[in-house]
Amino acid sequence: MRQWSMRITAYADRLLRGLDEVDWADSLKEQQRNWIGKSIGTDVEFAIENVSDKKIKVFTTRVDTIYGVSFMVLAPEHEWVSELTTPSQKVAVEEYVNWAKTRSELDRVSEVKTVSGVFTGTYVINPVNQERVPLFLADYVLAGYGTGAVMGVPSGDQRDWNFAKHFDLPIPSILDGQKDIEKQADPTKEGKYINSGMINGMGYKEATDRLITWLEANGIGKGKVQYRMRNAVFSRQRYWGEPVPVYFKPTASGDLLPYLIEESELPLELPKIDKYLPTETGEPPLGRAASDWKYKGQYDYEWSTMPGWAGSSWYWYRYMDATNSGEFASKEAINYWKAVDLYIGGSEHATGHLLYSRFWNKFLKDLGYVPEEEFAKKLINQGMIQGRSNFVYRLKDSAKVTFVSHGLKDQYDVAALHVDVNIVENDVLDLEAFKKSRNDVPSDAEFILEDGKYMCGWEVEKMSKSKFNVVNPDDLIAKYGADTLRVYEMFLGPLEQFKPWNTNSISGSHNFLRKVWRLFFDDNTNTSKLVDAPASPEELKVLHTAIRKVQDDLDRFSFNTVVSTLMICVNDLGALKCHKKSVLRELVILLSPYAPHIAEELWVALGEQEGSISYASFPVFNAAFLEENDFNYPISFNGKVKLTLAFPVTATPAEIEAAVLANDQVTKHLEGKTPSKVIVVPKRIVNIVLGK
RNA sequence: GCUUGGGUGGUGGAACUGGUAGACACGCGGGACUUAAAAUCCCGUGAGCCGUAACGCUCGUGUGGGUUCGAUUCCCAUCCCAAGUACCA
Repeated sequence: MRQWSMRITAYADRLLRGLDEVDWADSLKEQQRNWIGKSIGTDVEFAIENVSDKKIKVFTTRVDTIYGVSFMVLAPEHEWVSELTTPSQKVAVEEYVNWAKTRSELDRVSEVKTVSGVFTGTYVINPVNQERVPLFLADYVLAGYGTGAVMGVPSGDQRDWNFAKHFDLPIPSILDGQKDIEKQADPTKEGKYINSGMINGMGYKEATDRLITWLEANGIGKGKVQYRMRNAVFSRQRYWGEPVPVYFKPTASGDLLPYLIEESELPLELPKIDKYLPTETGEPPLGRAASDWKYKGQYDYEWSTMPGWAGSSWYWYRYMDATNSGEFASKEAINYWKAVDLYIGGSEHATGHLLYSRFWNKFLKDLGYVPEEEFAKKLINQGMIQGRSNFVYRLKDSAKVTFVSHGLKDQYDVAALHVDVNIVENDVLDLEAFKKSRNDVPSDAEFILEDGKYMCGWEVEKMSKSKFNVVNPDDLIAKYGADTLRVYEMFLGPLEQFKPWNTNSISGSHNFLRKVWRLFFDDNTNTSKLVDAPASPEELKVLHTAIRKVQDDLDRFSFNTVVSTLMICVNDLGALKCHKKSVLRELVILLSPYAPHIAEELWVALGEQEGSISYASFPVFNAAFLEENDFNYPISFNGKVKLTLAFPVTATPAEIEAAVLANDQVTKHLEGKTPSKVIVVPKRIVNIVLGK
């Protein structure tokens, strides 16, 4: 099938090197590195006995082991297989090739340990020592990678070793550093080469260089970099997508050649078609419009369309200048916005979207359209929310349908059943709702309770209907409000972490918002408690402690600790009975991203203009409000804190040491011993070191 | 197998570049208010030990070592869990 591809392989090395420049999750970078799969090695040609017009080329990353070759393997799909099979082996080889064809990719992968293969009857010649080496076929060699041929070095490679053992081939030792090669392969690079002709006595680096030089000088091989990554198909035959701006014009001899349409003729618009399905003859959906959809009314356009990543690889540039009808985005807009500062996305896109996007960006940069080498400086993978299933335990072999509470289930023979998490609160089952929820539970079903309650068991599983653990945010919103849900989601834990959706503690977030409300309004009368009085030093200290922490936490995307900081702030202001507008105004701004609705309402209560909180600037931190005269020093003995003592922040370490040693409580802990050393870290800690 | 994360109370999780482990929240226990409940507020809550008492003692961040005055944090080894990936020569 004729397909368009994008030559992403041309960017393989840049895509690999660029990973060192971006602030992305390590696991994601690693996935891209593996996908690109760079290996540095050597191509080597092996002559074939009795065949003069062909040589078999192998790719190896360990050319230094070439003296350890005791066989060679071709992929069963290799195009020379029939030609290189001797008449006596013909039947066996054909049988093997046919068998290998029936094996799916999955079979090959799942039977990694099984060794299979067949001898072709042919021998090849090792170019470094002219040794005859038997040529095999085996499906552990992949036709699509490298040259589809491998030199077998059993002493250094476990797969080769397994193969050699299976076919009783020699396992020559080539490095004095190799150990126990009778039991398993040893891929070490340590030690000096033995039984290795021109590299005997050398180390790894020297030997490799020597061999490559020699192979190149004799025209037998050369150093090479190999990538696992393939070019990416850029055509869709069965689906609808952006049209490819190409038409086909016949040459004099009648061959169709593709031409790009002129830039001035862009955009090429998709035609109307009757159905979004392939044609009866199997052409792509665009083939349905073929009779009237032609370039200049006479030449067929390309009928396959672009894939999804045609658009997903660069869409953020369009966002920078979405109404521009002349170009994808103006130079000014792109130079202003540059790269994406923070991209939040799932790790499942590691080797698709996120790799293609990097590739497109490099290409666009090479053409001079965009200024940055990488499209997203920082990338965070958000964690996935998993389901938390609840279980009930039904007695087996009971005359009456009976369920036993989780804590008592081990005393009975029970079967665990999923129960709808929506009728369970804090693992306590709503019995009435449970009886109604299932028709296999009769109304006289019995329940063996603990402390008057039926406790359910629980497990973390993928969220799914069949597991009855799907929670609908609408129910929570109806019960607690959207702000509570939002605060709770942020409070749950770090952004990147995978975690079960557990609403057991959502009431804490709800309480928090109620507490915020009570700083503004009387709970009973709902009248305003706000006052205009100037803030006290304590109140300013509480507020600015929060401002600083929220700011720091935001820089780290640590939203859960932002919420807890706001909780502390609200608790402290509540204790101070602070209802002052100047203080609460700043607090509401800090809160607004997490609880936008209530924040907006409180903002208006403060006398601000409705709808303007999103434009309010972030509170300015003022360190002056946090200044303390004293610091409370933890006093530790051999690293264990025993008491705290306050000293002025201006006190010198020597003064502190003297005061600490003169202190009664300290003397008591010393029990008459003399400290061998006293460590004073200003505004941190004092540690008194006692000898044994 | 390999790669990348991660193991901290009953639970979710805090702890910035090594400096009072367990912030905040849930849950649990006790109390106040109430005819009662809801709501709210207060106190307690890592484990063990001891006491008439003190700001009491011991242990404690998967396990075993190490570095350090001091380690959840750094180093070495090891076990377990999760995710991704895999005959790539």
